[in-house]
Amino acid sequence: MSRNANFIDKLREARLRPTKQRVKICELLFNREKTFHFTINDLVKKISEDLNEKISLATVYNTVHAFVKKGYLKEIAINSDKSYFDTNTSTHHHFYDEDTHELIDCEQNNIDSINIKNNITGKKINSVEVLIKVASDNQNHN
Amino acid sequence: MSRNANFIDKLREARLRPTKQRVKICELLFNREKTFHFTINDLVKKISEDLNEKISLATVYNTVHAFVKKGYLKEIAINSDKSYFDTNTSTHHHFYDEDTHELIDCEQNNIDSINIKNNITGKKINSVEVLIKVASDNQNHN
DNA sequence: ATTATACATTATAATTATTCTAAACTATTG
DNA sequence: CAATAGTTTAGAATAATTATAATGTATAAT
Repeated sequence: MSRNANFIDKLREARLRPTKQRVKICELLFNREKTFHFTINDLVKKISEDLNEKISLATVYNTVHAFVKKGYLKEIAINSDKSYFDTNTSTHHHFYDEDTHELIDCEQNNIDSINIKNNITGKKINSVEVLIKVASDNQNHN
Repeated sequence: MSRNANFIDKLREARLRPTKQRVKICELLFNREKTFHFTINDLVKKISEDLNEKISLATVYNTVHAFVKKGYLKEIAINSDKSYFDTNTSTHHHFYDEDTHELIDCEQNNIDSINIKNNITGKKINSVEVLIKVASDNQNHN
């Protein structure tokens, strides 16, 4: 119960009503050590498997988007037909496994700091992120 | 006609039959000085406006994908709701203007070469691309 | 040239991801 | 504990993309 209380506070701080669906999703997403990368579909599956509950698809979309807006989740752009989300909201890089369609964090210190020599005039840089696409070594790419 | 002949050769080299639809799309995409960033929808619109012709949507998808496969176009990851394509197929990076939602090429020599210290074991790196998100200096980000 | 064949194009249907809608529900406030 | 403002829900709607199957066309073999 104390863990849930934390999530309730977390939601309240972001002026999100701690509904039971939101708290459940928080439990799934934030009660973990390692970063979690997921699509909406992954999350829906996880809800029905791990929690043995049903949260409507529309609610999952709404909740995830609300969390992105409040900075609890980060959306990641991959060349794909789906949106990926990340529980690691810090600026960091990614490996994308083209075989398994899996996203893996690439810690910032795994790449030397990136220096952009010429920026667009009049604009400030908000983020610099690297996407490294990898595939099995013996893959046949024609 | 000599320009079209070039495209016919270009297509033949890639073992793509130079059908009239493919040649038309080549004309639109590759008869230009500057890099062209587009979505399928942009291209379909351009075909009907610029050429006053109709190429079926399925053909536009097939053709663009064939061009990506043969290295005439490059797919870029920005938004996950649509696929963006780029006539600049060289390894290069992108600025994404968060105010205007515009994509701007960032040439490779604008960033020092990126060294990934530890790669995923058993995988080979297919591409390394940087996305630099920029916004107006006096923008209000909440 | 003509024909046969393999590949392309097309309209349309199907699929997939996501958003919208409007009614029922629930957390908060008074 | 009622009022109300925000939330959830199922299902419909929309948007992007892919599949299908019939028709058309470029190429290679006659």
